[in-house]
Amino acid sequence: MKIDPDNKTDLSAQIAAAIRDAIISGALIVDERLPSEAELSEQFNVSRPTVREALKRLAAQSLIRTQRGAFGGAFVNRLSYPEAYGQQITTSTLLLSMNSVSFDVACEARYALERACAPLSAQRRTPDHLATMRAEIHRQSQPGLSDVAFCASDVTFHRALVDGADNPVLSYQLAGAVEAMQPLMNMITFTARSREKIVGLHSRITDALEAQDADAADAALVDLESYTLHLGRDVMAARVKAHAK
Amino acid sequence: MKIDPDNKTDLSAQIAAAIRDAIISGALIVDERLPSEAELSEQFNVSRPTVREALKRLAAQSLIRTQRGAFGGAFVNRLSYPEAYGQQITTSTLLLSMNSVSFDVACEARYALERACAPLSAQRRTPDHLATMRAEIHRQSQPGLSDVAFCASDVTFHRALVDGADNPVLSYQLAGAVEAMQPLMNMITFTARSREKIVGLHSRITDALEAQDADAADAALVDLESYTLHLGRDVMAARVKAHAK
DNA sequence: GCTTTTAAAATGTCAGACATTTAAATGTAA
DNA sequence: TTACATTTAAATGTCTGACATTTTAAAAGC
Repeated sequence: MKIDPDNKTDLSAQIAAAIRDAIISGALIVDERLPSEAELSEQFNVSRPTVREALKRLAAQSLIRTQRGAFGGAFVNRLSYPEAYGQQITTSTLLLSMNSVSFDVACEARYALERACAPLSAQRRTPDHLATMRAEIHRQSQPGLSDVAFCASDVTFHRALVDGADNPVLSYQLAGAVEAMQPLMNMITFTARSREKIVGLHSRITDALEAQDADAADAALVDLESYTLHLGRDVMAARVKAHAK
Repeated sequence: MKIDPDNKTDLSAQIAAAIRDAIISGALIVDERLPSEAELSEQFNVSRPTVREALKRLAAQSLIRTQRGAFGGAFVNRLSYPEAYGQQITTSTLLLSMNSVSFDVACEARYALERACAPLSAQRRTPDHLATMRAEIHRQSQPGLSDVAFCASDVTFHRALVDGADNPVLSYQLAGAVEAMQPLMNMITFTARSREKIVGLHSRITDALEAQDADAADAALVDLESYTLHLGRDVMAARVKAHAK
């Protein structure tokens, strides 16, 4: 692990990159302890604060964890699914909110990915998944529910659908797509009528999965996509109109 | 923006979380300048090194960028697609390599997602996408190609397929799925026969996209998935056998 | 009016110190 | 001998203060 002496970028960034590469390449393995901050600062010929900044960068990506005390230090972290989900969601949410991604594009991506899970979910969903979906459908039918709570329940419903595919890699990939849509969905005001329609489509999806009917699930998702798109476009149109005033 | 005084976790982590929340919630908008390190250390009542560690954490997630000099400082960064791709790939690669994800599971996820792109790609692929795919097919037919180069070309081919869907959110999501598989694919030794078969399937896919035939593209992807799975299983079986010796 | 110089503000880096946490090693008593 | 309390050492966490470097805006000079 070496750094380029005549590089103009931050030393802490270079050091972080060197250690990151070592981890990715497998030179440092999971749970292996890195040298102490003092040792690293000697190795790289920089001060301890600089080393610390590098380590914090890696910690922010969940590549390492640190432990205080004797025999503590920085350890290569086994990236867990929940940590990976979290990063995926943060990145996706920011990407969407900062790049003026249109509702249509986000919606298309989300449902394309969800439809990819549907056939697997139809095969493998457990009673647990179905129960979660039914429970969320019930919650979504409650009259007093706020729009934000309705959207949160929607996310839970769709995550159960995705998790039903019983493929953790898929669940991880989809976490971003589903959660990142929530801020966009939150902009929609759900009328009693639109909620009723969505709940109906959710029921169709759940019924299809219960019957292990992949085609029916796909068809229901297509309908849900086109209805969601319709709702989103109404909101956008109203917004443009309000802006034109 | 406040931090909990009687929280036992790192101050720098708390501060980073507070600023991150402000960015995600929209309280800090893109290109807005954060207070200087000195001002932040006053605000949070901590020292400058602690603030710096927090800022480095955010920089590692591409949430901020820093500029030196007068009127420099830390600015909220617009997360670009390439930056998001990069993080997605790093996270996905580590997730797969550190969690002993089986070849089967990774393969299933990857092809499920790719098949989700295929219908859109069949509609929208440009001559450019098709040209890229043909070029990679040609490269894959060269006899002297190393296994690693073959895999790299494979990744380029599949990225062109995904990009053909003309949905940047999908491309971003798929980047991780496709690239993260490469280390697993690199373990496979591609015989002349298997390369020939893969090239044939790639041609079928490209032909289908050119003809805008979504069903044919899907069918070819299904075949490619099952063949890839077959190759992967052979490798795993050989490995187990070698291990048993 | 244009160019050059200067000053100021900010991040980047360093050195050294102290505080806190943690687990192993040691000592002590039942 | 075993169980428990104490000590100790090693590490991270934090602070202070200083200096280096970069960059821009304003001042000075022509």
